[in-house]
Amino acid sequence: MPELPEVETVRRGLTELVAGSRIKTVEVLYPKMVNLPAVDFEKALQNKEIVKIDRRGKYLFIRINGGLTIVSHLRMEGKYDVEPEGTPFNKHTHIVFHLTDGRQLRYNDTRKFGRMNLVQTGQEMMVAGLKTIGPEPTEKDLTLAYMTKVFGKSRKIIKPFLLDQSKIAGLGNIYADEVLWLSKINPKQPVNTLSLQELKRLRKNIIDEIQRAIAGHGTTVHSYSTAYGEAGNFQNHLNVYGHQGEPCPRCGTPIEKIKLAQRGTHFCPTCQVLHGDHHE
DNA sequence: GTAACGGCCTGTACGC
DNA sequence: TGCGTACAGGCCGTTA
Repeated sequence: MPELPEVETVRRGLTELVAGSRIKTVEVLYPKMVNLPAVDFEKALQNKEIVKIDRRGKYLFIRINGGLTIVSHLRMEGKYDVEPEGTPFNKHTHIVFHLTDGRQLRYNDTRKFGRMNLVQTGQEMMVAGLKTIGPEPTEKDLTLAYMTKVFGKSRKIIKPFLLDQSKIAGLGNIYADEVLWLSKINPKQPVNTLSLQELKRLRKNIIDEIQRAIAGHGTTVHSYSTAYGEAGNFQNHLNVYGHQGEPCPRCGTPIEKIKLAQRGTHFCPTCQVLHGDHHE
């Protein structure tokens, strides 16, 4: 499931592969995937150039000359592939960009959860989800001042809070579990009971873990792969996600898996102990 | 304003 | 073997 590091890896891959390429025609095979009538989407992009690819949180902004932007969200299993014209479509190919150089940029998505919104450049932040998106998990944007303010006033528990893109952009189910384990925070801990020390630790671990995962080209689980068709390798660095029943790398206690807010949640019951309110 | 939940999808794992 | 069912999960829209 692509989270920020995987989406960033895709962004870099697409930049290398198709930035500067010209679109001859577009085929929308699954109309529900786009925000416009399929014909309008196809016509608007005909004979346009892919200028560059930006990213915000888990959203890709594919910049098209003439003032257009495709806002692309991969959701669970979306991925881009570049293939020579004539190669048979994958069973889950839903959108095809025929390029003038004889290649095709294809969007494949097993579960059809992904979406593409074609908007005027400058209007991309009006797309649902981007209107309320939180800060990027970086040293510069995710300040401690922001965290103490926003975390201090929520009574939600921390795990689903971290998945809320309006609080922090880019974390998904895998990295949420990983950063809580790294920070020794119980996934059920109410957000407004986190101590200043815990917030500092959590902030540092979020920023560092995302950077490490980007450096490792993302995590490969299920069908995710980069635009190069290569697998990321960060899954080898996961400590708790998917490791239920295995010993905690820190203390040896078996990792538990529970369900919180409909999401599978992995944690160490010894290292990540629920505690009371600190009242700082 | 915030929080909770159903729905969107299909492949995989499991029980009988 | 084959069938049915539960489950995986990011995000939106709706409801409380």
